[in-house]
Amino acid sequence: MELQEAKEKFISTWGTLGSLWGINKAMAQIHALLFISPNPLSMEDIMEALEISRGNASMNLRGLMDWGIVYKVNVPGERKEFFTSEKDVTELSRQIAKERSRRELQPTIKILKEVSSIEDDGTAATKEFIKQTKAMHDLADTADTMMNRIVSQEQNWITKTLVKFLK
Amino acid sequence: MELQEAKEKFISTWGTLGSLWGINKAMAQIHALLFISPNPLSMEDIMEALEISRGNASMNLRGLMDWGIVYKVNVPGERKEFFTSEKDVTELSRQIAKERSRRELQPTIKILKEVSSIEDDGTAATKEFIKQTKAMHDLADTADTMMNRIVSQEQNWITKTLVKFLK
DNA sequence: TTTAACTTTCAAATAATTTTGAAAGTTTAA
DNA sequence: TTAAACTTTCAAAATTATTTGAAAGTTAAA
Repeated sequence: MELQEAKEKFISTWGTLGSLWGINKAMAQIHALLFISPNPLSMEDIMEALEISRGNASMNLRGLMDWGIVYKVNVPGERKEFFTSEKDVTELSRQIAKERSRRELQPTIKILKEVSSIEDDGTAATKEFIKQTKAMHDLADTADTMMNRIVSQEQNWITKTLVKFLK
Repeated sequence: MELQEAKEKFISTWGTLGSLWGINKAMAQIHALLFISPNPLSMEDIMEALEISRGNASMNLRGLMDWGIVYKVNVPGERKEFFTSEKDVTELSRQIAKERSRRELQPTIKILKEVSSIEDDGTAATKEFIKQTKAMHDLADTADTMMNRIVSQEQNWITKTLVKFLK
């Protein structure tokens, strides 16, 4: 396999995989392209490489910047904007974990807490509902805590220790 | 808030959240319904509660059984089939982690290994590609190992220890 | 300023996914 | 057996998500 083929395979795999972390195909592919590119790319470059429209490129680049994993860079002497991605996989996963917690886990935890707090009227249906939603709340809360700690900057030492321990 | 409202809120939240672990709305809602129901439900019950068609119920119940988190149960004296979900959240997350690893992580790791093994021709583009896809491979591999260990039955003690440690 | 280069927005078009419902298939009671 | 009760399948319909492209908006060189 040579570079071009490998590149295409990587980008397309990353694209279909986007759903694993909740983003669409074009967005994941733009990220993949930037991730393996040795230098920043312009919107033009991205449109051409992925055969997508200008609007698509623009919107998804903004989405990636909102996720905090793609940045604008200024290339001296160039009028247009260039983009580059977070290249450090540790920082990348930290950022993704942080955003997923904020966007998905935390709102869910809030609702679980809410619904599990209904008054117990003594019926089987209510008892089961409270028991199960409480259990789910505790699970989500623990998962959120672990996720945030494991990927947090300050506690990075623990991650390394853990990884070694678990390997 | 009373039971009916709380139930609806839980089921609908779980539905939109399905994407977090890669399943569709109806599937997630069926799971939510079974998860809080004190007794097994028939396909009829599910269709009625969620206002979905027979075909939809049938296909998604099968999907949930494929994930290993919903089971058929036999209710004595009843002709039709009844369904119940995994009620233990620990077992539930273990099962989901196991399936996601098998369905998504492992195939990805395989491709990352493949594409990162292209021959280094010395160009900047190739060097960057190999470096970045290798880093991604290592990350995915570590994540897979951790995930599997953390949720594995045999090593359950470590989970508890860890959770305490990190809290 | 003016204007050309560039970026964003968003309604409409396209594509992908999900849902329906009825026919085909299966099971079990009589 | 037969037939009623029940489940599955799958093509077509409905819904949802994504993408396009051109007009509007912005920026900066001249």
